[in-house]
Amino acid sequence: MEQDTDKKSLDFIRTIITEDITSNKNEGRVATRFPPEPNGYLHIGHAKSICLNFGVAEEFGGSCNLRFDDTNPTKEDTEFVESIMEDVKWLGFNWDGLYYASDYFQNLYEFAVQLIKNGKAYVDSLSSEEIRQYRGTLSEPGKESPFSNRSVEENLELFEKMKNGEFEEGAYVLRAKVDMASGNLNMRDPIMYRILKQHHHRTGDTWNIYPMYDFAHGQSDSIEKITHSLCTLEFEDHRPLYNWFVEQLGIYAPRQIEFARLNLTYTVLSKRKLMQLVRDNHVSGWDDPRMPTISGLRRRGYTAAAIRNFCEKIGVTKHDSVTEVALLEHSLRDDLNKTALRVMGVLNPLKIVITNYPEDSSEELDAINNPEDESAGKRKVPFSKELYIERDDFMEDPPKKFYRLSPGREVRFRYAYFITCNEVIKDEEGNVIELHCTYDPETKGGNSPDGRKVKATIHWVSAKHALKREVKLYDRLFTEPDPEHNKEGKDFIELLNPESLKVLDNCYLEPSLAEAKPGENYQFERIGYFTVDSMSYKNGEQVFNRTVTLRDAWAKVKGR
RNA sequence: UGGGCCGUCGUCUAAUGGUAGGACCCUGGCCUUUGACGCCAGUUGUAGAGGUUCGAAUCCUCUCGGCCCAGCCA
Repeated sequence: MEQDTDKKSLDFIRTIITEDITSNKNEGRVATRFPPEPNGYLHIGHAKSICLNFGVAEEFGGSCNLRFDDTNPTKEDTEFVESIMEDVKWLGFNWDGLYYASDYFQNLYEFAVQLIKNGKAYVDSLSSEEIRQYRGTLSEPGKESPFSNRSVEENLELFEKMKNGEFEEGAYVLRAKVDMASGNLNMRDPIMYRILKQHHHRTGDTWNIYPMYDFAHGQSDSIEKITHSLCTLEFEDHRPLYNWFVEQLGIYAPRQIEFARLNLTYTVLSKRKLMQLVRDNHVSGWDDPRMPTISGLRRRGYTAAAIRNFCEKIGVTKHDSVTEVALLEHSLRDDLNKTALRVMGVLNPLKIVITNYPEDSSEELDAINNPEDESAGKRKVPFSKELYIERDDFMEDPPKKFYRLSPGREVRFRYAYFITCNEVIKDEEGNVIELHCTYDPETKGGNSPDGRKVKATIHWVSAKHALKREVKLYDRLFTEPDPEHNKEGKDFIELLNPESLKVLDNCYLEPSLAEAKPGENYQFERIGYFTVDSMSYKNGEQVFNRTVTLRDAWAKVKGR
């Protein structure tokens, strides 16, 4: 037994926060925020950030805001803010404050005026092309704009007119006066405001100018008195600029700490690429069960607990990494194994006739709902003369390692009887279409009074009691682990897995599933975990999504 | 070759000057009314070279490799 309870190691961010609390920085206060732009749906990468920000707040007795960074009205939409709020809540987190960067547009405007008055910002008349040229390159310094020395009065007047909509988009821009020779391109007089005569999802047509993210983000954090601004690595270069703004403005200074974003094998996690998959109909939508979005994973049958546990397992560091999906799937199975109710369902049916079972008769057998959770109780499963089993559970001429049903062999039908295969019925083409078997009435429930053993236990459903349903099997969306950087240099769209979705329309499920609903997880024994699709119903009946397969040792043996 | 950041098993991560540990994956085996779960065992790692030190993944130097930045995107 581990005696020391304080042995568990903290990630580098929690270590810093612990030190800050110890030194009484911010009077020991901890405040974080999750700051998405509402221009797409949240994905598993965002879940990492959500778990970090909300998790840290919880652990240190702090607060965590949800703030929408909605500074670009051309890309943002209320559809996305709604889905984001739903996803955060579904993951199990409650924000303290709900804010929008657009709440601060007036403050930001005043900050800009303040910088102009202090000679730290100017209105530039250069075109975007000229600005790009003046910026210099990675190895050569930029040069100052010919407009960078306008008088404060002129800058104020021009900026006022920009605000009032007196200029066309692109005509002017407000820039911070920092250092055109800086090695950090973000410091080469970054643009603070651009003219955008666009309708904003929250402020409507109030504004003709909108702040750039770089001029909004740091100050928004400052306004909210965020103590630890956690963001991803690519913003490391922006930190000096945020600090510069905060210092020039003389406002509260949050501390930004950057961590590596999540990458996952066999998928893409960039909003732009996910957007493309949706827009070009490579998937059915943001919530397509193959998508790595929170809504897609949810529809697929993932649980919030599984995602949270996954985020805990992957940790938080500063090095770029690519996590194997296997770890995500492990977290999923780990949760589902403990919670999912067991049922029997046959995906590829093979008919069985129990020749010595009475005609027109049936009986109900006891089945355990979840061997991992006794409180889940038991249910009844009907048994009768005609049944279905999985085609894969029968082989006419089995290899040595195959120990399921085959001619002359006896196996156990789970919770039912020992069954022996006597006769194989085929069609004209030689396909096996039916099996004639006998059952041993003495083995009811699955145990033999004489103590004889069988090597295999297989699942089954009673033909006349079964629910016939459509089942969708999902596989990885891409054929390569890193679709964005493949050796042939192909576009990621070319790497889409043509077999990522298989629809099975001839599946037979045990009748207890009649009441199954979306959001409930079931284990089809020996096959995998399934849930009811929340969107598609076939003829008013449920469609089942396969969430993830069970681990399958036989598949490995067979594959050799 | 301007600036910033990063290199620990195949993958994700611990170890913060004192036995390189865990998880996933993989491989054996045990168990089993799910070829699941569980249990046991095993393979594999400090990018490299110097230096400091009784002792280096950790500190120093150099080398090599990787990622990010030249949007009026975030």
